[in-house]
Amino acid sequence: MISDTEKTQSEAATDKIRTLILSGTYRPGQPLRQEALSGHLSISRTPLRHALQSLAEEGLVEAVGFKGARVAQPDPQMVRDLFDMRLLLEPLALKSALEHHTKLDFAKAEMALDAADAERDLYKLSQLNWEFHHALYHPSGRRTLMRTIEHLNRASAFAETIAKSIVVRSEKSAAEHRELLQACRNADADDAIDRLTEHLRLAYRDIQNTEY
Amino acid sequence: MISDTEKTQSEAATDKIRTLILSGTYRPGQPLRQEALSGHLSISRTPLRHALQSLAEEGLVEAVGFKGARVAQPDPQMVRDLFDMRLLLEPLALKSALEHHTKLDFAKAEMALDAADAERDLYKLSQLNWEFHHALYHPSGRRTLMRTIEHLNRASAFAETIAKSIVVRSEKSAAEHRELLQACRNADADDAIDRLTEHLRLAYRDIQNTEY
DNA sequence: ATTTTTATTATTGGATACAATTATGATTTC
DNA sequence: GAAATCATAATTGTATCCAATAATAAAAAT
Repeated sequence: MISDTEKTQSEAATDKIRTLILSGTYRPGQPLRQEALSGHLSISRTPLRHALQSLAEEGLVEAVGFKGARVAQPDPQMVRDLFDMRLLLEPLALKSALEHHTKLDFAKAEMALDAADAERDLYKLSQLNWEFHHALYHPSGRRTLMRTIEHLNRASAFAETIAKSIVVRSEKSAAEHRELLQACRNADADDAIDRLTEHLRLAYRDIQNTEY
Repeated sequence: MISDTEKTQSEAATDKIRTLILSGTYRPGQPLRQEALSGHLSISRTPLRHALQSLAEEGLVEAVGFKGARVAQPDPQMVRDLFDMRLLLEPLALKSALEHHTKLDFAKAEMALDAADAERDLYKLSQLNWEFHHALYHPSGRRTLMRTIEHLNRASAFAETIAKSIVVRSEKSAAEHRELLQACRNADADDAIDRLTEHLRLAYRDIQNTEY
């Protein structure tokens, strides 16, 4: 559960529902009835609908006309697109960030890795995974690029959680992350980008194999 | 004005407001008061808020907490990010589409170009511009990729409209488009991708020079 | 006179009630 | 008995009203 320090109830609901989806409580394809959900979250339908719209934009929910909303179903084509895009965009972000990295950034990244080593919950693991990547990309200062990358990461985290490929990858991923972080600390741009690319390629391969 | 065949009023309002922004009626930075706008569109605030949220996700509107929404202000950094991403993603879409192109796709693309030659309205011009690119990318069948590319094109169309670089580019752009289309018809992948890349580079250069 | 505090107003977010749409099941028709 | 039609119920979208927040103006204190 996330802190109650949320601003609006729409945002709070967005976070809660996202957690419910990413944690697997709401399975892909499951209908999300407005009245039931709003009652479950103890809010009215108005902020709930805002939350559903936000999640639809994120790609976690599919909403159609007057028909209602359902939990999205990641398919192989979508996963392929997500990783192809990540493979193109994330190296750019990393490259742009490399010359602006501070010790604090590396420390944040390392904290996420340490926390991930001790974490067993799938959803929290995917969150820490993004925290790590975010720490390495964010110093680029390229907000629009970062926003797109964050969207892609959320969506692929969703697919990975559903496919449970995170479990399979956890140790391998940890090692790849550490090597990537070391390359960044060495300010070795070529090496860092190579390791990032390889990391994404391997993640893609594993999700392909675990997908049903 | 767009047809009244819209499904929900939220969607209709989204399209109308988008047009008002892209046509320059609502200038960047301008506050978008809910009551005033809803009155102007003869709808209640409820669907209006949905429309504003959609436009915020698109990047045309910036909405903050309880403070309200404003027309977004495209800055040079954002434009740079947009074109950097387009330069990476659109060649991929084109490459994936090349082997699936039909005569109908080429016809659609050509129709957009012909219409653009006779069009003088900035907003409609940017729409036709996207129609052309869409016709060439869509046969890839890669929906998730297309969705991201569409977002990026909307946002950069916004920036181009604001900067009025479309006017400067119209003839040059038309020529580049025709050459790109011809390369696709020839099924010359390398040539097509080269021309697309060059087209995007030139568009980026021109918007940089016209930006205030 | 300037700053701080308080009260008032304007604006946004949320809850409830109503209308429009779609899904479901009964009824009719062939 | 199957298909089509109609009525009913379930569900979503919209309007209106109320509450919470932020902006503004007035008053008080130093």
